[in-house]
Amino acid sequence: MVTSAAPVSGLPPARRGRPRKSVEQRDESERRADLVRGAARLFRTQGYAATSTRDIAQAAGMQSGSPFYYFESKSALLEAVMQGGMAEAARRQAAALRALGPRPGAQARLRVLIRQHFEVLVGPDSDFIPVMLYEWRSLTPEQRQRIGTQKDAYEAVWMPVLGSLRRAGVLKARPEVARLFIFGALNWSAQWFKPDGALSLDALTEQAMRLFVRETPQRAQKPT
Amino acid sequence: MVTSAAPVSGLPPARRGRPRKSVEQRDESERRADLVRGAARLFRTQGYAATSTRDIAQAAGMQSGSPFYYFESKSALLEAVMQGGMAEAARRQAAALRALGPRPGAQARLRVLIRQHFEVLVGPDSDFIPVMLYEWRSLTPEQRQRIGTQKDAYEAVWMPVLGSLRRAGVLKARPEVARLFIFGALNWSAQWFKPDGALSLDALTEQAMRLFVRETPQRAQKPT
DNA sequence: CCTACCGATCGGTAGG
DNA sequence: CCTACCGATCGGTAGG
Repeated sequence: MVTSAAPVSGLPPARRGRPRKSVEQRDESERRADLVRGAARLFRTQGYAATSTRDIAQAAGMQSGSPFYYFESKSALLEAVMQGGMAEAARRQAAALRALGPRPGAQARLRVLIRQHFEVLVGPDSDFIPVMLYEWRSLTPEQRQRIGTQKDAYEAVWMPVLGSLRRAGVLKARPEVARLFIFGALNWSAQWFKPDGALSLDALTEQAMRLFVRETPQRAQKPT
Repeated sequence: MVTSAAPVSGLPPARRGRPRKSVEQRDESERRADLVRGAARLFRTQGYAATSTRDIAQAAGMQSGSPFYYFESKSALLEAVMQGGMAEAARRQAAALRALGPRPGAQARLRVLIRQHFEVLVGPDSDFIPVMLYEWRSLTPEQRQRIGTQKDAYEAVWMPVLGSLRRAGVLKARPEVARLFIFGALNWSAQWFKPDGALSLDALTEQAMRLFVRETPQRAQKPT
């Protein structure tokens, strides 16, 4: 149990924003973050079951028993990887949509969602979400429910966009099924994408848009 | 090493077709098949690393050491699962295309390829290919190369179909990228498809076709 | 195929 | 955080 380090003597002066963390607390939470980062990488490359807590300790420069000072079990570390990854993904998703400015079109919103999703799948520091995608079965039922809530919220953002495209006639599949297919298509890129390959994330986004979405039908069509 | 049981005494009379297998050989290859089938199921549901050879032995009704009479290692069992799955998938893919009859259109061919792929992903007896898709990293480099050859051949069948659709103007992404996205979309269904759910494989195939392929452009277009 | 077994490794903990 | 350790489990094998 981590207890919060409230100051013992008197009340602190009123302060804006989050309370300052003590040095020990910052160090401790950074060592925690080191463990989560290292675990994410190992879980992604070797799989959860094939990664030992000793591997994780070594990656963080610790002795074999030390990860258990920060996490009560290997399983809790897995959940921390996924929970952190989803929180970050949701944050970036919201920021990307916000950056679109007022009244963006549905196509622009979908493009941004796709582009941002590629980013968390195969961009820099992209171990967390793939671990969530490919180690779901390694979670306990309780963990699955907790992470599932975050995952559902992330996916729900796509639905109004897909519904709008459907009504505009440029998406021909049912939105719920389209969402599953589109997520599959994108998620799979974690398996084959090579950052130093010929395809940039922009190019990939463009190809995905062309595959899934039809051009907006022209009002006035020039005769051939 | 399994030695082939050639008859010791004299030459057998000339026979058509494959040589008869002795009873022992049939029994032995069926026990082998039992192990592969059980391993496929366990690898799919729990993952390779999280499945013990004792689990596999038990599923086949054997004692803990007995799988090693049939397979030299746990790893060889994994390869057998994937190799058998790919061989069967390729056989069914070829049969499905053959059943289309002479000069089928590209759309008809794609539909059949998608439908057949769904079948091996989520249809009955569908543990083998998902294991291949999700346990690739558990293979040794040598195994990866061997299974990779089968996988490449299976995927190559899709390329002329996608190329043809592209030339017809009903597929707007580059065929090689489209293949990756489409495989991803379909493969992902292994994660969410429920056989007793609302969606049949036919309905799913239809939705996939609508998502990926545009209607054939009309020659004579009625004015709006 | 079974029995009996081996050496290695694993997640986790007590005590400091 | 480290040291030292435990019980359980694992892949695999010898000998029949």
